[in-house]
Amino acid sequence: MANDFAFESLNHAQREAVANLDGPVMILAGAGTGKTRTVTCRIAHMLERKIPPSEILAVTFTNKAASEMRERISGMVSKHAAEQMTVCTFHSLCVRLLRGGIDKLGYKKNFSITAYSDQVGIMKQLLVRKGGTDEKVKAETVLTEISRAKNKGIDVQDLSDDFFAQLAVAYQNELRAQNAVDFDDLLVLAEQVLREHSDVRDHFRKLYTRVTVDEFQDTNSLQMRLLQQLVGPPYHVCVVGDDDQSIYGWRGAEVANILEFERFFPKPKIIRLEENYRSTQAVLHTANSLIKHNIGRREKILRATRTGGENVRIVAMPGDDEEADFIADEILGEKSAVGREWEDFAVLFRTNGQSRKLELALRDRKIPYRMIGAQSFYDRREIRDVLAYAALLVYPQNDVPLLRILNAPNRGIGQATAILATDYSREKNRSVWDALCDPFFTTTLGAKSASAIENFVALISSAKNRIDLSKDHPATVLSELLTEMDYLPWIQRGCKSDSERQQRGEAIHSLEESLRQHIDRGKKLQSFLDDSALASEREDDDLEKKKGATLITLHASKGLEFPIVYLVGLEEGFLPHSRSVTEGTKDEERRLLYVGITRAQESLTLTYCTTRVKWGQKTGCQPSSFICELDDKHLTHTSFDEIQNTEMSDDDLSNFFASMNNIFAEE
DNA sequence: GACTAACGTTTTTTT
DNA sequence: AACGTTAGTC
Repeated sequence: MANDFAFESLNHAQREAVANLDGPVMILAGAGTGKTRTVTCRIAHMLERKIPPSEILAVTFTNKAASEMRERISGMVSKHAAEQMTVCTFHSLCVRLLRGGIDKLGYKKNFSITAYSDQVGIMKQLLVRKGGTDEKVKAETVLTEISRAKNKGIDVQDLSDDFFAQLAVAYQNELRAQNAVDFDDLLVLAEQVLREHSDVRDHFRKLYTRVTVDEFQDTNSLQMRLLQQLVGPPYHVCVVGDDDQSIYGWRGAEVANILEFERFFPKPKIIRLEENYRSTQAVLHTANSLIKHNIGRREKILRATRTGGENVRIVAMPGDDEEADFIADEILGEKSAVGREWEDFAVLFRTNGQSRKLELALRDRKIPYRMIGAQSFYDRREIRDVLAYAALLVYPQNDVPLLRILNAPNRGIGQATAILATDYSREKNRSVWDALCDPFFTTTLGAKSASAIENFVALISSAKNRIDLSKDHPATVLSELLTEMDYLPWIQRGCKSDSERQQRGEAIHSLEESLRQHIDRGKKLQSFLDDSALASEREDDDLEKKKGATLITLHASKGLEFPIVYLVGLEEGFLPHSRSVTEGTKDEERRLLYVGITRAQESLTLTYCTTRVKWGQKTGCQPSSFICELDDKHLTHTSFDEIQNTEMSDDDLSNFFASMNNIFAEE
């Protein structure tokens, strides 16, 4: 059997993880220790032990991780079994749960999920209304505070800042009035339903008897409480993670969930995966020597299965221009000398701002590259707009999407009119859409605005009717609606380049296509909106397909690996970031560097600059204090000048041979 | 209601 | 330096 074969190929610790199916289990999986393989084998083993696949739940943090795990499992078990398992994110699990039971909390079951940009929209409105005077508060800041509170289990009305608490309450009321929930509410409400309603809780505990949580170091305390509700005695729960790779503390992740796991589930079996299959001895030794400096961790020593390897280089650079040029030149040289693919190279940096010079240097040399982690597909303006139209076709009474596209494209319903409509709707306790349909409201407006509104209402109504009554395909209706109002030319008018224009067109088209597929698979328009709100997939996974060297932030690099890694900007103030020093989270910065180092399979180069152009100003830099923490055993310290000189003498040498050859040829 | 000019800001990012 | 936001003007 295929599973047996897989079991044979596992090491001792991995086998132990796979064999122990009962009771709480914590797998501490160091970087590159075959975590995913172990977890998928463990789940396959559950099937061998005749556990019904429908009772198996695996929870991940991102959609990408979920689909990857689903794929890996599918490769090991029968198609039928794979389909019956639940592999999803915390948030989509909660959506499922709430679509069934949110009515117990007084919401309607057709609640909608508020996307981030819409959260910002709501908060901005509230700031205008509540702010009164010129409070210099950003909507994003308030939302971050609200989110932090929810994830810590604090009631938002108890926020320490009075003004924030007031805004938070108004924000929740606004969502409630729209029968909408935000991302955090999904977890808050799901946990609440499970906690307060034992029938629901028992139902889910019987439904999922085996729960696995991936990337456990990224879970926050709300997710922990949700997990505790979800898993009852005898606690067949398995969490997998690595506290040394916990780099999302600023987003609420609680390393304590790993460090104090025993507090949450009784007598867990703790298994350490420390055999690393990814990196050379040199890389691992360097990584181990760094992470040793953190206190309060589940100690792990990564052991190399690949011995030797070239030393890790630390290169001092005069400035960030040289840094970028040096790396680009090396990539170019290595590619032809050793016969590498562009995909073998990755350049890692702390902040997105550091990528620009690197991009330019690569572009200069015609080196193809892919930037990972830039703008999210679903946060693009045109995508949010089109999704707003889709949302209106389901339920025009939803104010958030309505206000979003009321004048996009421009149709003569400006801000002034929008405010009048909002005020009127609030007064009458109806939706903005109802106000627009109300002749008592429209007659108070000028003739021009009134007719603009009339046209708009007719446009949306007729499109909605085509779907509801004529049963036309929603994707077709949406597409024709956009064409009818010249949306594409409008959104393209502000584009600076042809490629941008093209991108926007393609983005809309690809959204229409995925809607079409979704409907053709027999699913509803509403569930498409759910998925879209919960998705953040970059450019539809064509990043995977894109070829070239990888430019990526340290955060986004977690979980990836590359043969040759350059880690730039190891300077005090950048790594550790200056803000982390003031906030006292230097440990997390150390973990961030640790994550970066352990991405390298064969070759690792760390660079720092003596000067750097920061905000258009040339500033001096100190090498990162982390550099002194690295053990010297497998390190080579060098500098830009030194390398340039060595290359020079290499050139001289080849010139010498060339002239010798000429002499011989002449003879 | 659209366009332009001054202004302020600039860690990491998922759902 | 470069970007988005906002205030002010037509």
